[in-house]
Amino acid sequence: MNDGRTILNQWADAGECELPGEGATDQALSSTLMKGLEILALYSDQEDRFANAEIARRLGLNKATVSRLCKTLMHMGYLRRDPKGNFRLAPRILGLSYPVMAATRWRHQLVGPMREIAEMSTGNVTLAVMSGDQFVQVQTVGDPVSFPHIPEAGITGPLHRSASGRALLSLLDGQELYDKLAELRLRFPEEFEAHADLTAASIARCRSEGFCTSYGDWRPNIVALSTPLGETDDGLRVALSCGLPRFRAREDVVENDLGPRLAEAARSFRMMGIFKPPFFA
Amino acid sequence: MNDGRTILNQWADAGECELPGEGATDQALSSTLMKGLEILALYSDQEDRFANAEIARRLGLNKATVSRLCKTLMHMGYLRRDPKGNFRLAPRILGLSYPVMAATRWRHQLVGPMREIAEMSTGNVTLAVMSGDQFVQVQTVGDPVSFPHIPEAGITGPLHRSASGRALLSLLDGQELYDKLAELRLRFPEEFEAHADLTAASIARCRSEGFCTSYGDWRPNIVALSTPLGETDDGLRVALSCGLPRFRAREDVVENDLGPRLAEAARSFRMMGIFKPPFFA
DNA sequence: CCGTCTTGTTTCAAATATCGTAACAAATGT
DNA sequence: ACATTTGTTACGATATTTGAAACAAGACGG
Repeated sequence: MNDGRTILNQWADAGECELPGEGATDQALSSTLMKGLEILALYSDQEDRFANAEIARRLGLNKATVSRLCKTLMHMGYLRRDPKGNFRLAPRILGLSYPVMAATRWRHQLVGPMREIAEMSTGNVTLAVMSGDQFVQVQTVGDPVSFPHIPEAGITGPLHRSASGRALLSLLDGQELYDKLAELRLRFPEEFEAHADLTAASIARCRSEGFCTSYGDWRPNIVALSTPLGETDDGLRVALSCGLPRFRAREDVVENDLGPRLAEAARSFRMMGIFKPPFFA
Repeated sequence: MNDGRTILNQWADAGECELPGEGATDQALSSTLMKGLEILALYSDQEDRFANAEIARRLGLNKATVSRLCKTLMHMGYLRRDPKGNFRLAPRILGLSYPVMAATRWRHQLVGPMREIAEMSTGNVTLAVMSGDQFVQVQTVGDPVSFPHIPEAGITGPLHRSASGRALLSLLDGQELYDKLAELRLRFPEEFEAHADLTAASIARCRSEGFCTSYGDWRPNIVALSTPLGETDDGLRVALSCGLPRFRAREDVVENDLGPRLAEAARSFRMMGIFKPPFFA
């Protein structure tokens, strides 16, 4: 928009981020472990079972390899076979998450106020934390039925293409932000460009007005608002977000009523002593 | 107790379970993947950070190996470094759990009634599913503060040494039960023996009276009751349990009041059409 | 019912990714 | 500043992983 070079790209330029070593298989990384984890990461709420051949096709692996990896994952208890012979995630996988859930006890204090916001907005209210190049929802409040997806802790999404993600980015200061943006641009070149201006504007707005909005940037049918909360003492950056089905979201209400209310809620959440306040607040 | 051979051992004898191939590294399993997963499994609510050397020590690995594996896990987004250089779980790990959480939507219908039981008993109420040789809690209701541990979805525990586990075992019929017991005896020989009679009695009681109890078998300071609910259509076996701090649990109340009430609750839960009723009900 | 597909597991030798030593780098502590 | 501890990187030896092919087990269709 501004002479062909967005401000976000300028920021990203300022970040350090090595190029991946010529597309070659990074010899410092354990490829077998990666393949195994990629199998687990294949699953979603949409696809809860896979045949051996399907896993092999998606990951570009030999079916014999998949067979052995899945056998290992079953042995470890993270995969199970259903009656039809498909591989499914085993509930045991929740055990890996438990330490993280247990470490975020502070969210229990927030569910009450979150519930009020959910009722007020007739939407979903979530807490999201930054993890690498994604956000991860750690707490969800609201009515599960009226949404196209299933709101639960564990939902992940892109930092640069969602309200939650942008609110989280707004918490990063100076070089940290530049580095993260450089990483994102490296990982998703085309997407990053496509959303660059919106992302830059949202980050700025979070810092000035205390919230940002997104109209289907991430989930096409969801209008979302988000506000940065701050950083916990163990280094987790947290945002508070609200999502509405598009048909139920009137833009003027979102911008002039819900947004300011969410920002106000964030201010009161920050008084609880859980979060180190953001540098701009 | 009965001429030196417990009934549970007789059951376990009837189960098929190969011996592990002479302690040799099972060549059909991917050792690198196992090591990586073992690193992730090291974490708990008690220990949320590890130094490289500590991981190496616990798993008996070379520190160079640990370095490479952790680098890989960080690259995948499941591990992060804290300011002191320790390895911590990254929130991204929750993303692996999400598909399982999303698949157990039925639990939302149960939280209301569960909350009533929690209030009535002044304890914690949980839903647990069987996964391999463990149970996994998928839903928790109650007051987190009065417990020595942090009640959250994802807590795992032993099938043969807990009320929840025994209630789940009671759902297995015939050969399936024998196989599972044989597996458990193979995996935990000494523990299995130590708890064999209690486990057998609890399974029998679940089938006749609809519940079983445990006085510190798993967590020393927790008295627990559990009742089998049944099997969901995607093959998950579910139990409903209630836990109380020991000092607050009067045995006669547990046995004669709470137990029957829990069994009664289970009966009403089974009317909701979520579970295929157990073979003995 | 039998042959024909399809799909998954196992075997085995070849290939290559992993391991451990040792050197290096960094941080910690005295 | 030096000694000590701890984590990462390089590199050759080695053990693990890989993929082809054979095998086993169902599923399908005539």
